[in-house]
Amino acid sequence: MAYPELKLDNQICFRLYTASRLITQAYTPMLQELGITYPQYLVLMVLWEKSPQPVNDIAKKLVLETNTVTPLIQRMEKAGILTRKKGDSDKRQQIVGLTKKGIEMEEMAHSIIPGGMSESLSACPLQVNDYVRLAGELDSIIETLLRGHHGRPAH
Amino acid sequence: MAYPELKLDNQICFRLYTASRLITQAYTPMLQELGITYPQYLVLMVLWEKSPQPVNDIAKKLVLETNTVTPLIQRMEKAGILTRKKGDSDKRQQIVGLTKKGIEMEEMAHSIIPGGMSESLSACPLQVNDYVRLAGELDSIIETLLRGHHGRPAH
DNA sequence: GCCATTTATGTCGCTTGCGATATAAATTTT
DNA sequence: AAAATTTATATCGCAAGCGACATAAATGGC
Repeated sequence: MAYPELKLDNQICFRLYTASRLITQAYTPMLQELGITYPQYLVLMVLWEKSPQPVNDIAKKLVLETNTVTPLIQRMEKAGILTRKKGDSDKRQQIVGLTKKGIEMEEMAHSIIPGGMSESLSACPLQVNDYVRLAGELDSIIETLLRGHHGRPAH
Repeated sequence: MAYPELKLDNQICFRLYTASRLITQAYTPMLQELGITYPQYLVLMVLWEKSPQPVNDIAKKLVLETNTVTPLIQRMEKAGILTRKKGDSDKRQQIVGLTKKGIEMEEMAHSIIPGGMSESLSACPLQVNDYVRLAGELDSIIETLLRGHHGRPAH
């Protein structure tokens, strides 16, 4: 180990990457009952709060690029979960709205997911206050990286 | 909001997912100087600690499936960073070893990455002790999810 | 009004990540 | 030792995720 700074175990980044993947995997069997993936579930959470919404608003709330969200939404449209239509005032926009099926999935999600996730993490020694602090710290990291992001090399 | 339990902001999961992506994005310009991606960098960190190693050991250390690691390693082989050869004692194994180029990349990584990452996060209000606790909490989550994982539905 | 710029969305190509499945080699059972 | 099982690796197909780029519509400047 010439360079201990690079050691895998010392990296927050690797743990974030791994924890993120494992949590997504923990969601997967529950989401399969709904017939969706985790990123699709995120889109649904945004739309359950407000529907309809343009693609751009959804992408911003999820901190994703539209070229990620567009195909995702197209797959969900094909699955009958939501609909897309051109905006009235702004014809560039695609307005995304839940279908009856998409609306009804909220109740199913509620009956499956919170219980399932708390079961998955029940053996975890962290307490509620730990999770609260953790969420705040992750927000700090996210905000810092988003701020440092603003438009590439200033040209 | 019929079901506030599902609210996006309340979810640790979404923050992990977002923080992980943004940190990977912060690594990207530095890794591009080395001509690699973030998962490829993880493979290199494992090999810098010990080379050669079979595919399986690398996958286990990264908590990834071999069907993710195999193609990743094949791309790195094509890039001249590492080599693969059949195991002597166990002919099922593929033993992965760094090339001269792969070995030399450690020094380059050291000169670029720790400094770059600390700059990316310099505006973040978290202190060293916060990062240490954060790492431990992420480990708790990871361990919990790994334990609950052990081999699918017991059949 | 007209042109330059910005914005909203989309396509393309590439790398991950993973479930399902295949294959060969090693190990265990009987 | 022959058969059954396990293990190590790999291939395939699909969904993300994102950089690069394309297009159309809206906006701003003159």
